[in-house]
Amino acid sequence: MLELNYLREKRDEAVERLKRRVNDTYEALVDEVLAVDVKKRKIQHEVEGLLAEMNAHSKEIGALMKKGMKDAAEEAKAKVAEIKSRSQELKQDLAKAEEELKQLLYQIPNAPNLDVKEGKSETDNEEVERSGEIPQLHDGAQPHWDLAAKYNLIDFELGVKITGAGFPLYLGKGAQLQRALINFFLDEAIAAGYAEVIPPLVVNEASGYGTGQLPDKEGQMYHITEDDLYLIPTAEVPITNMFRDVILSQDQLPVKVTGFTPCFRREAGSYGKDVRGLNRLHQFDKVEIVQIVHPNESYTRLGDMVNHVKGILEKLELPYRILRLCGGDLGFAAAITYDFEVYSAAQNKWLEVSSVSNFETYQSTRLMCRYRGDDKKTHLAHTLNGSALALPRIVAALLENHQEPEGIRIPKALQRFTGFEMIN
RNA sequence: GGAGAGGUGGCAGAGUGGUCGAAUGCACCGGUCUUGAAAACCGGCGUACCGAGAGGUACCGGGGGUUCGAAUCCCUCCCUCUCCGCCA
Repeated sequence: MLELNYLREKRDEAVERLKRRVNDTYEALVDEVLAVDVKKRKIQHEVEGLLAEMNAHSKEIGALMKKGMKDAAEEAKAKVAEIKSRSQELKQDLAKAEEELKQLLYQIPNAPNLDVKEGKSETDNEEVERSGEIPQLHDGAQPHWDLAAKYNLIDFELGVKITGAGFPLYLGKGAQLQRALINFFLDEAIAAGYAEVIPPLVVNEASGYGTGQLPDKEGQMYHITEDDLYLIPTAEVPITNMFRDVILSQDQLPVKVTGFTPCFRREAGSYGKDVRGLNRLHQFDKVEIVQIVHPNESYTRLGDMVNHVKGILEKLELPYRILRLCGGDLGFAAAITYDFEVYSAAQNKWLEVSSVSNFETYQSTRLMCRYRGDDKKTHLAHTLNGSALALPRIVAALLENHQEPEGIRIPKALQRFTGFEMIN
């Protein structure tokens, strides 16, 4: 949610920023919010005046009763009864206005950072950086799904038998490669100052709301209806919810947490596009990095996170590019997002492997994640997160880009984690 | 799955209809003392919203009810803990 105060104080700036998303309903929504807010405050003022009156009378009644002044007490009671019926009506109006306000705020996405380009879809994303050589593959080079079969690394059909499509089974060196990547990514994160956690893979409804998967993206999560719990679509959910309803002290910031978890996504409605091999799965492994930071430094920290991901991709010797998403392609909760894509040499396309975002206060308003500033007051913290990294497409790119006629070469940095230098 | 206990401020823990936004202790912040620290003593110390301010309102797990008045009584839902059973 956007902060109401921000809209009140900087309405024009908010509208200007929202324009990046190329959707003209937002300006009207902002103004509607402001109008309802005025109405709400007016009602609130009135209600609280009446309640104050009632409270005063009630106290008076207590005193009168004690003194035995029954008649005077009865008189006061009658007065209260009258005020009460009026206040109850107003209370309902107030509740209605509050609900209306909330519903309106839920419909407004985060206001993009002004660096974000106006644009409708992914074709408007800006490439801000590109690094690494796109390898020239030998004749007979294959896409990863063929390589996975050739070297017996992944069995997609067996996964179908056990569970269903999108739940691959990793075998032998394929499984070891997964384990190696997870450890490599975690060690990199720890070296960068992140504290490792192993969170639950199943979360309750409140956590789903906290990070914004609920109520909108309900269909993307697996729902255990019997216990009303959800399988996590990303470690962002349990990790960020560690800080739900928490007031941190300023010197605890920045909080940096990393965690490895499997991720479960129903991928409802996304059939037919890029579904071959490892490109899109219902279950996949990912190491996530999360930061809770002081608002003044969230963009510096975002830069650190981008550099962190770059470092990993370079160590894996994969060619990558960084895209700054345009307004229209930006997620609902993000103020800015950098997508990392690695080049998949045999499929001849870029595959998204990481997404690093600053949510500013959009998540923390819902989470109520705050810190106590120098002024002793509470302020909303900024939250950021990024994948560092998601495994399947990295594996796809590693297999494809590092394939040689005699086998698949493991990048040097990864060898101490795999324990082998070649898959052959 | 069965039985029981309980949810109060950062934590612990009182409070069973008005004097309770809530005792007390710990923690924390400021001060006195001290070369410095500790101890001791004094003072402060929940969150949110409304208001220029004075101040007001709400919140004792959530929701509803009784009452002039509810942390306290009633209903309902949720959660946690303990014991037994089962299991890694």
